Amino acid sequence: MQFRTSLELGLLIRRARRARGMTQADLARAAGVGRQWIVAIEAGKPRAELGKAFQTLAALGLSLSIHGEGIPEPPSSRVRIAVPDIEAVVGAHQDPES
Amino acid sequence: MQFRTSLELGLLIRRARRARGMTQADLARAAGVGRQWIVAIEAGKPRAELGKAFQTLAALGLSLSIHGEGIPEPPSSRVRIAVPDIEAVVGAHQDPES
DNA sequence: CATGAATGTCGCTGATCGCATACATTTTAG
DNA sequence: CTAAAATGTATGCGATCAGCGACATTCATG
Repeated sequence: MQFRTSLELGLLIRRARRARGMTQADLARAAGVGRQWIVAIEAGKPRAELGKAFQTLAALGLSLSIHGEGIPEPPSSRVRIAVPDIEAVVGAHQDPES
Repeated sequence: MQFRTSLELGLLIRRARRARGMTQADLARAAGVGRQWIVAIEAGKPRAELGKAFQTLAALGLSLSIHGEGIPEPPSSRVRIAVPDIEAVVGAHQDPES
């Protein structure tokens, strides 16, 4: 699921927390932050600390991925495909006299 | 590409920035932050503001995605598949007398 | 309805932020 | 090698953070 703002991130964290039956206090303890901080991040606070956000995602077992120009692609989309040598194929089917 | 720490995020931002031939000052201007902040985030500063990180990713045209328990999956992996009614199939092939 | 849990808000505090500017160091070109 | 550009670092500043404890409010559940 894609997202681009702290507000969206907050909603996703809340969803994941509830899906695990955790309370804000539970998550706060698991992530090593104050309960108040969880309240803030779930509300989409944009000036929250980046590091604590990572801790929180880790505590929820969530993983982030990023993609775009200049970002390495995952191996699965880099599978090598045998590319036929067009000239050779054409040559093999050509009239020997042409 | 997956990542879980601010350090990794910093390296990815630097890579993307360079892939675009931008200088730290360029990116800072584009993202609406101070150049000093770019220096810090690229170095992996964990206490940086979340919101500015989003601005920076946006300025680079990068997109984030998250996944795990409780996070909605993209439509492509939610394709509906017709599930046969096993009982009906079995019934249709049963000996009428059984 | 009543009670306890979960959640949101407030004020306080020391600590840190991010910006600006200036300077030091490293990298890139010619 | 040298000069310029890019990058990293230091200081000073006002602004904000995050945690804490205490409440206020909302949600569950019997």
